[in-house]
Amino acid sequence: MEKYLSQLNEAQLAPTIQKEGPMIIIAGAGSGKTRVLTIRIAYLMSEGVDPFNILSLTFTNKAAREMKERIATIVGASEAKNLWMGTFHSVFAKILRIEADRLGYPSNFTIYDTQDSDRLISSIIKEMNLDKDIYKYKQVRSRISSYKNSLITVRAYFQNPELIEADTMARRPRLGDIYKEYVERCFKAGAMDFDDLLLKTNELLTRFPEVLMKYQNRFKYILVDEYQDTNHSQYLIVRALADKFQNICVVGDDAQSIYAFRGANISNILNFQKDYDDVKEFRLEQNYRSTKNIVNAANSIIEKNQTKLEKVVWTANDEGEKIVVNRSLTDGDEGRFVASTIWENKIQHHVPNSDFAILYRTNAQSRAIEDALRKRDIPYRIYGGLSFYQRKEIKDVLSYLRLIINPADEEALKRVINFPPRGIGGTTIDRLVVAANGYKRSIFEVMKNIDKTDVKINSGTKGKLLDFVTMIESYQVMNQTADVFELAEHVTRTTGLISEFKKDGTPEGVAKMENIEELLNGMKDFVEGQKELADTTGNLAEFLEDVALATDLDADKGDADHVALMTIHLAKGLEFPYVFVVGLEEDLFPSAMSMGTRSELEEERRLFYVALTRAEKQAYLTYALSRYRWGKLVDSEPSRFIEEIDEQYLNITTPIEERRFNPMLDADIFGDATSPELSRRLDPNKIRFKAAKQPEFKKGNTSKEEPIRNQVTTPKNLKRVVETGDNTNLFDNKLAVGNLVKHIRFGSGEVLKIEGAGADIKAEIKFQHGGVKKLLLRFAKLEVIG
DNA sequence: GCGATGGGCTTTTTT
DNA sequence: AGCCCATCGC
Repeated sequence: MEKYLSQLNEAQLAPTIQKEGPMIIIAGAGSGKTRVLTIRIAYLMSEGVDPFNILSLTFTNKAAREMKERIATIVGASEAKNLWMGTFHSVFAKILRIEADRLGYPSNFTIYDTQDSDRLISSIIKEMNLDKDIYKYKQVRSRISSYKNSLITVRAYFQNPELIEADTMARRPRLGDIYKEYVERCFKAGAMDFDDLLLKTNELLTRFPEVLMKYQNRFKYILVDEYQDTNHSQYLIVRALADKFQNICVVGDDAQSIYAFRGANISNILNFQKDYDDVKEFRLEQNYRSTKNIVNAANSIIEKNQTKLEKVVWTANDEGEKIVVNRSLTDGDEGRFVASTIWENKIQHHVPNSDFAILYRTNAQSRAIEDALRKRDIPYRIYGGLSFYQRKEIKDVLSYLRLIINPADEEALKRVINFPPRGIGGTTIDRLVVAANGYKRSIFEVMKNIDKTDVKINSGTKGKLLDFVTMIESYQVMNQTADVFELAEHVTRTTGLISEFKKDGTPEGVAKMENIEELLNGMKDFVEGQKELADTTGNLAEFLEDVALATDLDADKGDADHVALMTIHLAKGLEFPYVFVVGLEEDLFPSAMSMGTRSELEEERRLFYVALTRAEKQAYLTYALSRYRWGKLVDSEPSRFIEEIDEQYLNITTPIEERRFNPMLDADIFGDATSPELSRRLDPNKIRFKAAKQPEFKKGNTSKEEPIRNQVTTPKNLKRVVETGDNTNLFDNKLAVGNLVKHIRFGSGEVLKIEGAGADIKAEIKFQHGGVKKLLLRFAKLEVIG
């Protein structure tokens, strides 16, 4: 143990050996927080703390696994195995399975992913005969999700006139009814969605004091990583569990809070000191990851945020290279710049592909980059996006398996009852759904007892339904003895899934076959792995849970040498010697959807901070003057974030493509070069001609290069006025007593009082017509008018 | 009940 | 430009 403690610097050592009491570690990017957490846990164990009494919550399962492995090397694998470590979702899913019957759930409940939720919500909207253009399933889902994350149950919803009013005013008066139906259907299907895993845990701990006590006593030491990204629901779970012993250690960096969109509440970390008595605060401010240029540049960005904890991140590392800022004409050029820069770096510095990461704001941006990498034969891997387990063919297989474990699973059933086609059509399914709702039974039960029901279905179809039931039941029998791999192999064959994909000989069909094979291989690994580790039962239920809560990062199979492509969100916590942040354009990054309020813009800025601080040696920031979006070429201007960086850390280059660009050749020799189809296939040289047709490059250019470069706006000579302070009329966090506001329905009024904190901030407003009202600002759409 | 075709929507990020 | 879904003809 001594050996490991001696590796730490002073600032790291202090929190590591702080055994008891509430504590917060504010850890700047790259300051070695994972190391502190890891060694701290090992230290606790070496001091005699039973690993069964330690709960460590991480942001991804991969992080948990890696931490566990590192702890195992310090204290030994058999001890490390007993640690409770994982994401909130996976740890509490396990606890919920143990305690499920208290909540009326089966212990083998299904976990619905977002796709399942969406499908269920869509069908509810349809069943209720609501206009799907007003009730968009995605909006409904995110509404329901935010209710759940704020612990607003259906009952609480209907007891709260403000919420009903907010939805009514948003022209969705039936939202509560949809919410109610959704919850009931999930319950009937024995299914929990992601938010339920947290919501139901809260319910469990609140309604059953003996359960709370049990887990309080079990988790004497609690550690929470990435605390800045916890939502209200998670916050309450932690508080409840830590209440007895108060040995709670949270680690985080407010500057890296980037999940507000899914309910993360930055005030959890900002207010931690207020939640417990005698909180010990530690700060890790020395960055070991990046060069001075990168650290300082990142600091100069985050400075622009108002909502933050003050801290000074510094590094003793070398100055390093300046951050390269590169402009391209199109997204295609941007991709080629990235590819050729990687290529040059590889040759010059003899570094592997895995030293490079390309980070973007949206998944859709990967395509242009991919094209360029492929042309240069640079191996790459895309992380995230449509994850493996979300692909149609994979979900089909998994749906059959889900039905084996939990035949009540409505979404799984609807997915595969007629795939491969077996003559059970939409009308039949609709009738089954209606009947199931009427009998308050699952669809599967109705099917099984179809002869005893009054459902109007002809006898031929009834036979088909019963055949399906029998088939699933035969799998259930097999599941008693066979392992996951054997079972899935049997299922894919006997359901006809394999032959279905085989008979479609298209490349897509072949790819699907390969994916199913990959899934089966994964199952084989899972089965083998269980035999070795033996810390789990290795049964089908467990496999399905792993899959439901897996991140794409988790499935990092093989260590093939490739460039990594991913969204910035996914890159949090990772580091790479060379990092490209691409698509730094207004409306893309910051995203057009996130500029309405100060807090949204600040989150985008934190996202940029996260992106930049992934880089160890060299960062590249790129943007294009035009880009294909929604299938059309649109002009874009450089992101405000580029000009927010202190210029001394930047090396603003002119791309090679442009220097070779020659306006004299701006003739119509490529008459249809503007067609997207053709321009994609054109080689880089020709694309430049196409770009030359854009008017701003044409005006009076006679010389070969200089004028062009001068006319193109670089971030530094383009000083747009960015009024981050007052350009918001949507309510953000700036409302004060005395403000005059306008409410969509109540008209204008004056703010009398503001109370509450975080998501629960309310304002008391005296309206000119309608008297005094208390409104939850989260829901009230207020415009500040004075 | 099945398959083909066209229309509409998408691109903010994910456990 | 691509994907999903709804509608239509069989």
